[in-house]
Amino acid sequence: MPAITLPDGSQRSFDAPVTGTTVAASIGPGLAKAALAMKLDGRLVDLSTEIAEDARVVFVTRRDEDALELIRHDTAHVLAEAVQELFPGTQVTIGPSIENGFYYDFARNEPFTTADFTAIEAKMREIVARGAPFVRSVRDRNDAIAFFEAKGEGYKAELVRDLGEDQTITFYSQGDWIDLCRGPHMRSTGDVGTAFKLMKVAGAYWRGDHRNAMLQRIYGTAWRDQKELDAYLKMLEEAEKRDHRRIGREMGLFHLQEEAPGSVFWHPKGWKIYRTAEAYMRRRLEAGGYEEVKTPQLVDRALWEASGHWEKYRENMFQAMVAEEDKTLALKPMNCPCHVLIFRQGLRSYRELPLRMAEFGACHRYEPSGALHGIMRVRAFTQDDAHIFCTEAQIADETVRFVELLSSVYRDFGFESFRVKFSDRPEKRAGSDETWDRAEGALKEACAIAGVEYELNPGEGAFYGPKLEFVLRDAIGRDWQCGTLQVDFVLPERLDAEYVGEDGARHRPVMLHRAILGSFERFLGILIEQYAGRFPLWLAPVQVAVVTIVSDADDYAHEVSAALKAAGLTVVTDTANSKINAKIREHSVQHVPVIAVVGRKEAETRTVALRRLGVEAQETLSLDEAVARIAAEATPPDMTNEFA
RNA sequence: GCCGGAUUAGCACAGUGGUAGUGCAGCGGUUUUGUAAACCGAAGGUCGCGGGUUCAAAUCCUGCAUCCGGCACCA
Repeated sequence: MPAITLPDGSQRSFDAPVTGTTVAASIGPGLAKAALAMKLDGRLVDLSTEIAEDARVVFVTRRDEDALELIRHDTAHVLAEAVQELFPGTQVTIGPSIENGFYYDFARNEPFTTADFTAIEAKMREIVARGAPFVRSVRDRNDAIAFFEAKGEGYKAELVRDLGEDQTITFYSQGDWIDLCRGPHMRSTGDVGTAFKLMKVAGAYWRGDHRNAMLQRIYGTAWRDQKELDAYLKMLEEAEKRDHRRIGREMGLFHLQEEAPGSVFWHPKGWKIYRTAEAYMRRRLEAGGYEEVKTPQLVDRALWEASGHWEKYRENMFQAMVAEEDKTLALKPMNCPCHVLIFRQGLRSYRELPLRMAEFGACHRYEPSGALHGIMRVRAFTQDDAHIFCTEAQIADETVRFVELLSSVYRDFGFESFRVKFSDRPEKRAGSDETWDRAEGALKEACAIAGVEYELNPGEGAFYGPKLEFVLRDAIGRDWQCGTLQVDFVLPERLDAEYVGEDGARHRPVMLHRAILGSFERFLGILIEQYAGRFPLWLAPVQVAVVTIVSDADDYAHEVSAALKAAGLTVVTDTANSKINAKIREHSVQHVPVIAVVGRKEAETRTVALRRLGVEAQETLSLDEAVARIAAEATPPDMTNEFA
């Protein structure tokens, strides 16, 4: 008979199989009231689950993080019931819990709008107030299908049909409403509480396949209590203020417009940040043993046919016809084929490997209109691209070197941590299975040596090889691939790259495609959100604002600005006819990291009063000292030792 | 690309069939000011673009474009 081990190590024995509810009650009335579900040998299950064997049991209460998933999943059910009560004829499909909330996909001819939310939320609260218990039941497969078909729930019937023969088909009811569901659930809809909110409606393809019907997805957020919900909503509000599109406009960094969808118009300040980042990367690459090249934008179709892009990637390529010459050129979507062409000039020796060829390569890709997003996903962008031509034996070493360089670069830009995904062979691919086996094996081995921990991303590799993706997160919580490392045995073959080995024979090099920032556009977008526009001094587009208090100080202010500029700093001089308060505010709003205030006093004593962004305190220094100090602080992180 | 929403002055927004408005910014003037918004004034619009309905359209219908949120896509 079951002996139940509790988290504190104590054991309780029962004469017969018991439910979690009974066990909780045997421990105490407080727990009986608080327990929402339990973890049975580590698996989250209903409280009503019968325990027949010895087991470890951990009760989940509202105080546990685990409760969030239960609450979110249950709220999705409550949403579905509410929608079906309010909008008869709507079919239900699936409704999982997700990060920060849940969604439910419905099939209905008329669109839902956010205007419906008030009524739906009110109905949801009503259902929660009813507190109907969640009751689990098991059904026979054919019964379940017949049940859903009779109700006109075709999607649910399809879900049941696709369940494996060996799977138990479980239903959960809440009052009169019943749904196919794996569970687990809490005790009743009353456990959902009131800390939820519907957030948005969106289209979503049935089973995530664009060939299927489009359903209507309602997203919501749900938390353990109102305080958590409020904090989450507040966080979203704050995140909105960091949005790179908003900051880009407010700080005058760049703009986008209809005439060039998906292409960035960089303004002077934005371009300054770009150039600072580019100069930094150029130094890092040079120090890392890379050689920089520049290759053409417009390249003949013949090259893309040879590389495989024409077959696998044409729909994403911009083509340019030349009528007179009867030729088709295409704007390069990637730099790799051009780099192979440079590699192929002359006979290469094994002594040149690994050969690291870098380019700030401007690429054009026709991205689907719905994919465009600010400067994070564009049609014209510049990669900090490089291709490493090496031997198979050098892959591991080069991967380790690359990961070290990437980590160091990310750290310098303020990213202490990042996620790594390993994407293996996609369906649409070039190269034999044996080639892929070797490429994936080599990359995995290199990861092990470099100590890179990754999550598997099956089927998401490039058509020519597996890849590592280095992922950064934006302010709103969206993930973006920035860095990448891709192993490629295919392209050197297709474009016939070779080198002369130690043995005097010709060999095929391996190509590693790699980028650290990914594209300047995307990376700078993330950087803007990371710093919310308040860049560290070395990256700030305007580093110092010299502002006057009275016009008598104008001459001296120009002198101060000249001294700062001579030290390599980017400076604005504000001698406008407005009050010091207004000037401080204006430059603070523009996130200028240092404001140098000069009035009569400073002009007379040849000093400046420095005020740091967001700090009220000021510090008065002699002009020389102020210039030296700010210049030192503005030194890029990779150059600090030279001046130490 | 798909579903839904949006598009009015440089920016943020109001305006549901009858003379296009507010705030901020910009411009002109007054004020010479000590650390996050001084005061006054005059300007500023093809209401995204095209077609339609109507005596009359920012407003209703329709096509297109772009943007926003998801989905799909992201070599």
